[in-house]
Amino acid sequence: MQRHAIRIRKIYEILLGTYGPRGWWPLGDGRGGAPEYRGGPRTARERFEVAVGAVLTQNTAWSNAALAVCALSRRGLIDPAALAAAPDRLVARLVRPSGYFNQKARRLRKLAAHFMLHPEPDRESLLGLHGIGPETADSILLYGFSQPCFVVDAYTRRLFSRLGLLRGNEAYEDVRGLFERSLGPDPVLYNEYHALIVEHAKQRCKKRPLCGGCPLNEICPERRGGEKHGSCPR
DNA sequence: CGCCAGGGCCTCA
DNA sequence: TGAGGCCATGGC
Repeated sequence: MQRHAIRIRKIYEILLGTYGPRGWWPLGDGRGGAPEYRGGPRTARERFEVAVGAVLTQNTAWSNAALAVCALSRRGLIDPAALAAAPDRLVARLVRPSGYFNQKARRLRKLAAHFMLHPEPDRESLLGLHGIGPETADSILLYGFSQPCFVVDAYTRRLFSRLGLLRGNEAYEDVRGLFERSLGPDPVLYNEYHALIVEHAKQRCKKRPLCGGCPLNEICPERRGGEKHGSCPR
């Protein structure tokens, strides 16, 4: 729908004007230093670090995932061969702070084995791996490999449901298709847009939204007028 | 203390 | 295909 495409591009302009470029993805220094936002071209090591981070942050605060990335990095395990060869128990211990550590240890080792054979993985093969769903795959492809895959997460659904562009329960591929058709195949744009959605959802469009002074108020049907302690919608 | 966080898989209707 | 349970830590 063309109407949606125009709104989707407008929302991007507003968010970019409000928060500025985010420069995703957060990467460490390779020696276990704390990850910080770094855009631009990636080394092979950085691409793999993005993939590892994408698994570790599944349903988990990034601050927790970052602790696990650092622990793996200090052990030299941000490396497909080294990680694939490491014992599950060691990996599980290192990624403990990210939660779900037993599952994530297995998922990471499978992912590492896949990277050994396919240093530049395609979407279908990633989706075939146990523990790599559409959001994780798209994060890897977009933030690691600059592929034009729009990342749809819970924040995207929440924000755009409130904005009246989604119902919230659409299939992942349908939402992704909506954004990709609206924006055209532009990995730099997808990169910034998803990062801006996350920023906005964390700062304002939380589970319980802080609508006072929201930059999207003029175009949001769910804005809460006036607003002190949670006035009624509209 | 309860809630939440940049999901994905499995099961059961 | 959709809803519900499960996995688990750390910050607030």
